[in-house]
Amino acid sequence: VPRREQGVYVISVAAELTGVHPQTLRIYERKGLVEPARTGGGSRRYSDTDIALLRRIQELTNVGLNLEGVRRVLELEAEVERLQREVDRLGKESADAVEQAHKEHRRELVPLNQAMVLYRRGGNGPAPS
Amino acid sequence: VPRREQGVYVISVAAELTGVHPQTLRIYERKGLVEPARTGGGSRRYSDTDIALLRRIQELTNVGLNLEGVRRVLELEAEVERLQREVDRLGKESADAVEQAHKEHRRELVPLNQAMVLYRRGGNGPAPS
DNA sequence: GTGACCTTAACGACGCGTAATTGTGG
DNA sequence: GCCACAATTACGCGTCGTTAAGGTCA
Repeated sequence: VPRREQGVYVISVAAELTGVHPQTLRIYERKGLVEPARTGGGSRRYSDTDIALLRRIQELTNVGLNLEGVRRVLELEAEVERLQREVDRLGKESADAVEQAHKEHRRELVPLNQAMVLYRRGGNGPAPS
Repeated sequence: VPRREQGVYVISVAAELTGVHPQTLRIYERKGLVEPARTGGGSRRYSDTDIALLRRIQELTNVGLNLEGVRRVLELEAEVERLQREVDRLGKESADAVEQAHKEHRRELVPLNQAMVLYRRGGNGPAPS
């Protein structure tokens, strides 16, 4: 079980790691961009994935996006990633499906000349390697 | 040849059609979000596709995006659309490829028992329908 | 010559980040 | 009891949309 998802950084450390002001981190949470875990006492605990997300947010704001834009861009980037995986999967699947079709035929059929040889020899089963 | 790409609307009409202030349209052009055609005299001419784009920009700014965010979102939406087409294409292609593989085998191979019959008859070509 | 277009400049409103304040938990 | 975190408020700066002013084409 990886511990990466567990919140380990308090807000001041998260601020250091990402170069974002602690107060700004609270704003990001209020706007729903990040959702760090909370301790029983109510303190925020940022996980490594939270840190990575915050760094991405930082990149986007640094090139001039506002927070609403950041939200939409993150959503769309996730969509792009999902579709890219789908394309990769379908690419392999297509090749595999063709291969599978060939194999089926190889199991059930034999070339005519080979069949004739088998027949002449009295062979009855089409058992090629 | 469709005329949709030809610029037909002057800036005041484009402003009416999109609900965007003429001066704002000039800002959008300066920021590279739209590139309407120009007449010899230097006047802008907006095409129907320009109008559609402006309406999309309007939607995005109305939900709170700034212009840099609009630019990135439009890019990502184009990317999503491209990938979606790719997924559709690969889906069909996969099925077609399997079909093609089957057909190839049907042309080159014959079932063993049918081959024997052909051989007995003195047939030489494997020409099943 | 009038009106619509062009450009640049100025104004007002809003969003974002930071700092200040007060309260609370470890 | 001290230091860090939590929440709210206030301030400064930049962006965006609109308006204003002056010049040009039809």
